[in-house]
Amino acid sequence: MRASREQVQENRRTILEAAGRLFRERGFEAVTVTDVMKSAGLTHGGFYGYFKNKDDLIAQALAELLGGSEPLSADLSTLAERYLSPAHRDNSACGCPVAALASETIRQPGGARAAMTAGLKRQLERLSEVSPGSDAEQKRRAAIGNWAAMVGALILARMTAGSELSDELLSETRAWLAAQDQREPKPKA
Amino acid sequence: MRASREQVQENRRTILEAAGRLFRERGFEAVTVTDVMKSAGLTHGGFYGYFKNKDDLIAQALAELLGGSEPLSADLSTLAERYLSPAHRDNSACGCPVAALASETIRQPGGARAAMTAGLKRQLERLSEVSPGSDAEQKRRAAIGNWAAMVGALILARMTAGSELSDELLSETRAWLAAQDQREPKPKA
DNA sequence: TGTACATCAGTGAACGCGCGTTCACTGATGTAC
DNA sequence: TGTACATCAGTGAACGCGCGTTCACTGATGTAC
Repeated sequence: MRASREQVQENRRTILEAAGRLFRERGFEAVTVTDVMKSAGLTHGGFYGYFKNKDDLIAQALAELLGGSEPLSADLSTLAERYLSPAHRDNSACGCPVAALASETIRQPGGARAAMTAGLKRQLERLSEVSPGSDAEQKRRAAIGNWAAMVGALILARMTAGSELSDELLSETRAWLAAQDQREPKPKA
Repeated sequence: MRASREQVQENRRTILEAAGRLFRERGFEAVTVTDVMKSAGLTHGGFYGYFKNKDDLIAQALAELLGGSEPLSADLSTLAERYLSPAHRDNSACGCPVAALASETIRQPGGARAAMTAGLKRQLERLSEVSPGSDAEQKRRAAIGNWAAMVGALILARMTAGSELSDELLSETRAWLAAQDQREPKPKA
């Protein structure tokens, strides 16, 4: 049954990817260690050769999901358009880990929270670069405001999925953000 | 052991209040039926005389928390000031049920989601009345945008509680919303 | 109004279940000659 | 390069635990006379 060293490396990545997908889809608590291992094509017993325990898996899966550090590839309104789309609302498994898991992470031990906090910091730095404003402070403020609205609207839209309100939340938040950010550059009076 | 009819009514309210507090503080899954009953001064066995099961309790506790229908008693910036305060961030047990439980409700059965959706609808209607805008459509859009940003910022601030970022998220979102809503009345160009 | 009985709110032991975690074992991989 | 042995990744049964839920029982409340 012993696997080769390359197989071990690959299995580790497969497990983390499966965990990232399942956690975003169902939340940390509803996903069992057995679910993750089965989804990775393994049995549950081998889990503890890869991770200290389930909390460790959660922390590492979050770090993996939030680890990318490429700059954003589009302007703010395009990002908001994609983020606040019905497709993103209906596919949390492949969507934003912050919207899917931030609330659950609040009640999670330190490792998971640290990974999320670090990811959030990076995201705000990247967003600041594409946000409107005449100086760095205004850009960062716009990044924070836009990001809070995007995350909040996506969560509320998922909660109301199936009702008319859900689509309205997405489209009105998009429209509101677009209107705000066009006017943003003006001084505060 | 039999309790009087008034006692039963009072116990029911006490159980729902305890559940509302505990759920907001720890989330649905981390609170047990025994926790709720103990917090209400009863034992777990009596629970099923009041509720069909735990899901039923969740749905009824949410309905209770979101049931108020008094109009909002302050203007938008005062509401945002209170909502996005460190005190509210640090006391979810007595705070906004939407911010505390919306994410978890997504994965909950229909009763809980229906209660949340109804509560959210009412909240948006009330918020529309104190939101800026020259017509009803603009007011509703501002209500949705402001509410999404408030809920999102509070969740993110709770997730990062303990780091500097947390206070920044609260204060910058407050500042951003204040700036947006002062400019809001202007036409869209 | 007082008494005898029926009702039923509340109790706490017990249940089944699924979870995270452990562990003796297996057999392919890696290593030493 | 081939052979003999050691290693250890993966398996699956088993564990303890806490949960939601059930149920026989208790005794104060409510009811009928």
